[in-house]
Amino acid sequence: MEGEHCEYKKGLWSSEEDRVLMDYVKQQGVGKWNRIAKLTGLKRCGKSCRLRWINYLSPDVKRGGFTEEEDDLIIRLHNLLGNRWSLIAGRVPGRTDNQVKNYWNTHLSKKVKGVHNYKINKGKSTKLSHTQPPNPNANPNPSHLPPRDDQIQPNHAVLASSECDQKGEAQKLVESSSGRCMNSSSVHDLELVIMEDDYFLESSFWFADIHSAGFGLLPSYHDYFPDLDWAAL
DNA sequence: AAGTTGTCCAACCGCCCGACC
DNA sequence: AGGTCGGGCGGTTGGACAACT
Repeated sequence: MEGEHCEYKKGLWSSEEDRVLMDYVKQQGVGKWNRIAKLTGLKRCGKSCRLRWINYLSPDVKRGGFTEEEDDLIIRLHNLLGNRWSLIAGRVPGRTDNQVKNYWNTHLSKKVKGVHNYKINKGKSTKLSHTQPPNPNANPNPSHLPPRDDQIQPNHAVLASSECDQKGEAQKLVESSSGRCMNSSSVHDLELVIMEDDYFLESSFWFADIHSAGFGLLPSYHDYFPDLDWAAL
């Protein structure tokens, strides 16, 4: 297969190539990317076609700049998942892993570095950090004692609001840990546990501390550092 | 105005995995 | 069991453009 590479075109796609690919997908659907060159005469390898569709031509792809909410979401997800871009992108509607990865590398990594420096410079003399684990009976107000970054541990399950696959992943996390939630037979039960803890599911992401059976809201970075000059980062 | 440097992001690359034969 | 194929992933590159000198 390696030898095939040289017969294919590389580099930026022309509008004509885009049109050919769009027509193919309209007629044949997505998949079987390696057939495109034979069927359409397009001088692009299957991989290149797939990437072009997924990252650019698909109607599911959201164009334009990232919103503040998306920034927060990506930062929090990256904090939890690391450079697992496809997983992160799966939780940011309309964004691809490539978009998220690029955006992180060019914008958010600097932003987070700015937050980190800000914490170091200011943390000791302020009440930005606190040491108690989240109290399951506490008021869920996001501005009230949000959990610190370092309180989000591997034994914290992250529950997304409604999508089944995300629930499934959260359930796996919970099931791989020990504690009260092991008694839950389904994600639905798990959700009930959360609701019984009197936390109102307002934001998309929650963490569940399996060992202390505490649940809490992952705070927006903007809520967390209200006096930080974000524009200057 | 022209050359240089920096930034952004689309696209490529190598590796991996699972399905199928 | 081993080869092939289709597809997915994360890291990296390189071209286009903007900003700067």
